[in-house]
Amino acid sequence: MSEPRWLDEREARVWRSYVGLRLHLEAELERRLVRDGGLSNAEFTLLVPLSESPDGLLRARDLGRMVGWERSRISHQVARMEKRGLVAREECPEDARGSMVRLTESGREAIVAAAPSHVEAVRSLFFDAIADDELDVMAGAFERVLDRLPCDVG
Amino acid sequence: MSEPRWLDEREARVWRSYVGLRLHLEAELERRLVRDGGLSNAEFTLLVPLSESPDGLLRARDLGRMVGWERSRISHQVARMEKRGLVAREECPEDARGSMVRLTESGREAIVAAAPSHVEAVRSLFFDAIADDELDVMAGAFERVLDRLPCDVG
DNA sequence: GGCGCTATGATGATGTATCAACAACCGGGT
DNA sequence: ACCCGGTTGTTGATACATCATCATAGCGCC
Repeated sequence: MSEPRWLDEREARVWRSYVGLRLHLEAELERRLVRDGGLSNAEFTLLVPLSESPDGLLRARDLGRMVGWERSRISHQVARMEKRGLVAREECPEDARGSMVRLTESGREAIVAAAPSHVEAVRSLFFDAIADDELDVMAGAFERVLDRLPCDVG
Repeated sequence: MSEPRWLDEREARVWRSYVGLRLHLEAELERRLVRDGGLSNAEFTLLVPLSESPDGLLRARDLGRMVGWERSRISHQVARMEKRGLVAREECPEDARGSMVRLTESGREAIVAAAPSHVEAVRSLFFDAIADDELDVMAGAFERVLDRLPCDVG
């Protein structure tokens, strides 16, 4: 491997702040989610598409695609959430390999209770610090990075 | 809790792309780090300040502050890395509570081998997709978010 | 010295993420 | 009917992150 193209000062500044953001913003959002709604970030992530689905019912495969997770991750997380009573697993009628995930009443209550304060946290921690004309710059840049990723899902 | 200030369409676009970035970019960077250098992201994070320190020696407390980690996280991670032979723990001469972390020869070889391809990955996956005039916008925005975080470390 | 208070690390429990291996099933071709 | 490659989901191993708890050590104060 020959000498890499090192980061210059401006790039290093962006990278440092991005890494810090990833570290501290996510940690703080997760803390508030747990504190205000009793849900972890992973639980919240799965409950959102389930709650927006008819009958709160989704096939595990589709749920995985919606949130961009692999099979194993879905399986483990659903197992934990089933133990907590947030979702229930059922057999899939059309495909015997499949597995359906159903939102329980308890799960629906949890997401309804947690969503508002989570949105409020995202707004107050992130968007309240971002100027209007920076929004489109960031969205464009992020999307361009995502599009160039190898095993991209979108 | 009253109705929150929901995200409008532009904000939702930013948030979606940011979450996707965090998910996929970090995963891909980690995969390459493991593949090209045999180091995890957590290991790399600790090895960088150690390798830049005189004698590759740092007190656990200071190492934690440099990377923005809590005591427990440092302790667990150093324990794993000690088992792998990347670092060694020693007693702290000035403060009997303390614990010193020393980079081993094997650890130094690992970081020297891994750093160039990691920088190259960060550049090709992230910075090559970012325009020059977007750098300062992003750094400014990220730093503003970080400064407003409650339990901020910088 | 003795007493609190904080700082520092270690540890175990739990939750989360990834990987490899596995089992069961679908579809198509023969 | 049969095999075969690909899909789907589960499971166990390992690594990582956070929390609560604990033990010890410094530090100031009486």
